[in-house]
Amino acid sequence: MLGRERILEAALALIDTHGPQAFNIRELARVLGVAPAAIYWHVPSRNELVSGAAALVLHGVADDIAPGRWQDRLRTLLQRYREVLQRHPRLAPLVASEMLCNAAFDAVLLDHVVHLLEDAGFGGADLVDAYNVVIAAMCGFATLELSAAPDEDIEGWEAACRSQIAGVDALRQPALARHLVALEDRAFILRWSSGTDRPLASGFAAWTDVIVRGLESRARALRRAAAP
Amino acid sequence: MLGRERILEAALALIDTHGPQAFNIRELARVLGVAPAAIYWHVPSRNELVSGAAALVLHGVADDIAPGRWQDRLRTLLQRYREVLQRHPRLAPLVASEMLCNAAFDAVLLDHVVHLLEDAGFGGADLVDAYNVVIAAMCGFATLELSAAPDEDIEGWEAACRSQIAGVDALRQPALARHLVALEDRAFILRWSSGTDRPLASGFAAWTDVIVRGLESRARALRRAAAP
DNA sequence: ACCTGAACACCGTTCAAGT
DNA sequence: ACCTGAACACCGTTCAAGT
Repeated sequence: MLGRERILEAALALIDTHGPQAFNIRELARVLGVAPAAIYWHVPSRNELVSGAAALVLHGVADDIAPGRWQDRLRTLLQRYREVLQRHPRLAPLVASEMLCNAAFDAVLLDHVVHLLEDAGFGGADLVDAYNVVIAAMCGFATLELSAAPDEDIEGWEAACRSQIAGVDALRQPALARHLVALEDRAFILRWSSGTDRPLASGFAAWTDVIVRGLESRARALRRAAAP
Repeated sequence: MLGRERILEAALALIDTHGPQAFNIRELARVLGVAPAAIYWHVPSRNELVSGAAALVLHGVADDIAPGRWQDRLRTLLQRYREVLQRHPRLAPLVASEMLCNAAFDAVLLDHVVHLLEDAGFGGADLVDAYNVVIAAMCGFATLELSAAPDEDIEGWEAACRSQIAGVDALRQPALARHLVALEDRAFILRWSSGTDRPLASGFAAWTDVIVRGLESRARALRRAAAP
C-alpha cells in the first residue's frame, strides 16, 4: 500500500536533496519501489506532489505560540517561519507561493496574525492592510535568504560574483564602493554563499526589529489621526 | 540573423502570455521562424532564457531617482520595483531570485540603497543589516502580491478558497472570524483574485509606511545606543 | 559565423490489463 | 481498490552537416 502521505514524504525527501527542478516522478517511483503510474492513483499530478511537499513543510508553523505582548508573538511567528524554511532551503522559493495558492490554509496561523494586530490597535480596513504587511514580512526575508543558491556550478557563480564586485566604479557608485568590503558575501545580490552556509542572522534580527517598530509607529499614527 | 537580444525579447513576450512553466524552446523557435537548435548558438540553455527575460524586466529600475529625503527615495525605489513587476506579473516569482542569483547586478540600484541608508544614519555592520532589510522589503510585498495566480483553472481555485473561508470556526479562530468579511479576497492567503486583477494598493502603501517608519525608529535607537 | 535536420535521452501522463 | 506494462506526446539538448 502506497498512500498519499508516504508519497508526499518521499517527494519531500527527494526535493530536499535534489531540488524541485531535478525532482521527477520516475525516481520517486523507484524510491518507493513502485511503477511510476502507481503514483497517479493517489496524487493527480507532479504539481500536486511539490505543492503537497511544501504544505508538509509549512504544517504546524503556528502551533503553541506562547501568549504575551503582540510584539513578541509577531517575532515568534517570523522566527518560526524562518526555521521551517531553514530545514528545507531548497523549497524556500516555493513555500510562499504555496501558502498563497493552496486553498488548505492554516487557520491557526491566520488567527494568530489577526489577533496580534487587534492587540496592536488595528481595526477595519487598517487591519486588513496590516495583515498583508505581516504576511509579506513573514515570507519576505526568509524566502530571499534561503533561496539564493543556484542549481549546481557553485565555483563559477562565486567567480562571476567576485568579478562583478571588483568592477564597481568608485566614481560612479561612491556610496556602494565605500561599503563594498563590508557587504561582500554578507548582503543580498552581493553574496555567493547560500543562506544555509552563512545565515544572515543579524540581518534577520534587523528585519524583525524594523517590522515591529514600523507597525508600532503606524498604529500610533493611525490612532492619532482617528482621535483628533 | 537572430541575436541574443531578439531571442530574449521574444522569450519575455512568450513568458508574459503563457507563464514560465508553459514556456518552451520549440514554440520560441517557431515564433522566431527558426529551427529550435538555432537558439542554442546564442543562448546556452532554457534556464538562461528565462533568467535573461527576468533581467530584461529588471533593467533600469533604479535610473533617474530624484534627489530628496532618504525616506522619499526609498519609497520611490519600492514603487518602481512594484511597477516593473506589475507589467510582467507572470515573472513575479522569478524576478527576485534572478536578482539574487544573477551576477550581472544593477550597481546603480545598489548604490542608491547604500546612499539612502547612509543618509538615514546607518553605518558599519548596521548598514549591512539595513541594506538586507531594504532589499527584502523591495522584493517582499510585490512578489507576493503579483505571483498569486495559479496556472489555469481559476474557477476551481476560487471555489476551493471560498469553501475554506466558509469553514473557519468562530469558536476556535475568533479573531480571524471577526474580520473574515473584510479580509476575504483582499488579503494574502484569503484571496483568489490575482494582484493584477485586484491590486493591493492600500496594502502596499501600508507596507512602505511600515518599512520607512521601522527604519527611522531603528536608526534612532541605534544612535541612542551608540551615544550614551 | 550562423543555421538546419535529425536524432537522443528523458519525462509527465494515460490506459488497458491485471490482481 | 490498487497497481503494472507499455505506450504516447512532448521537450531540452546535441551534433554532424550545410551555407
